[in-house]
Amino acid sequence: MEAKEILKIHVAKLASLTDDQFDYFFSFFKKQSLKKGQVIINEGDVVDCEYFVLSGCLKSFFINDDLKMFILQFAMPTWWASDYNALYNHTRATISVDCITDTEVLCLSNADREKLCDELHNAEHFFRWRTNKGYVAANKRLLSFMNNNVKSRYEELLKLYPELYNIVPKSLIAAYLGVSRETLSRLYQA
Amino acid sequence: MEAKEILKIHVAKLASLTDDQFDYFFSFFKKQSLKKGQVIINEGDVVDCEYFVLSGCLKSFFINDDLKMFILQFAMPTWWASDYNALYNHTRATISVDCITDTEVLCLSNADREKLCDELHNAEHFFRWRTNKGYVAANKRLLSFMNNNVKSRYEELLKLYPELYNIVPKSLIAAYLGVSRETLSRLYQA
DNA sequence: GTCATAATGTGACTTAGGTCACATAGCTAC
DNA sequence: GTAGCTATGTGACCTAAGTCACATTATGAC
Repeated sequence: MEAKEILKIHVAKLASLTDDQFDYFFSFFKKQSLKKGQVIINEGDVVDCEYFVLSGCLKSFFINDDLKMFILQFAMPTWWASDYNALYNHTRATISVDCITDTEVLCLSNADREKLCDELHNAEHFFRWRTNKGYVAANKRLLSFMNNNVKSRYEELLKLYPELYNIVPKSLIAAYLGVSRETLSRLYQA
Repeated sequence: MEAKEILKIHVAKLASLTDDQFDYFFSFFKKQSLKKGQVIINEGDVVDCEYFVLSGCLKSFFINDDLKMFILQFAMPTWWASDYNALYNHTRATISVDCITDTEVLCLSNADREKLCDELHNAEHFFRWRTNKGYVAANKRLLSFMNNNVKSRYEELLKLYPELYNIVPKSLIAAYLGVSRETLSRLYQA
């Protein structure tokens, strides 16, 4: 499927734009093809854009003082990724984003998103609901962290995104679950 | 300060409404005075409203199968609270909300919020940015869960909301941090 | 005030998960 | 093919936090 079509279907789930409105909406996005391992946002960068995934898979992650990596999000097709704290507050990135596989994205700048939201009430509606859903998902994950042990968090993740199992090395899944790769590896030990 | 003034100042931080627009905006809110311990949303309820805190303090929480409580959020003045999953998706509440102290809130129904967002582009802008900020905060808390131990999470919380220390029993703070009250109590043991 | 209840502290023991070390297995490049 | 990565598994041991039990201290209600 074409990039435009993928985004159109995605947007239509949350907001109803006319074809003309969507053409305008789409005109602000820039397509980028990225290679496995390529870094999109690096800690310390000025963050200008957010990224809509067309194909492939991104991860957004944080590396602490002990060089331990924690994954905030895997971004599969039709997901968005960025360092939203840096993007919204015009601060330097503390979160990095890179490509787990070869990935195609549509890139939207902060300024263009605000312009779109300003000019198209529908676009603002779309972005409000996109974030509403992200907010609910983040809170669910928080609860899951507090309430569930590693094993159920792992099973929950695989149920939600079965495709991850094949694409993503276990060490990254461990970094998403917030445990060591050894612990994850031992989950299904006899 | 009057309810209307409190909300007006809060809204003005994220969106610029004319006085007339804000009068209209405000007309959708209903003031409620609640007693300490009073339950606003109970697990299993149909969730109709979100609540803007004028004074006092709410908590939103989840109780698991072992009857263990986890606190998603303390809502202090100018904070919003609800079971947003239930509110947005029209499902029954899995999160409860009640009053830690006597509390005054402004109540806004889901339908009225959508009506407002529809009729007033500015209102939609406000709610988009409110959730954007909530989304960023939720992700920060997630990272803190993964990266930090109980002691630093506790200190982080007290630095962010020093007033909590006096208002809220330690057992609730433990439930927010996702640890047992015993562990929290032992943090500053000799 | 006094009785009851809620909140907090603390000891003893258990347990999930972390850490370090090393082994094994797959890929990838040449 | 083989040398060198990267991913994964697993044993041994350590540690943070949980659990249970009981003591102590506040806080209200009457």
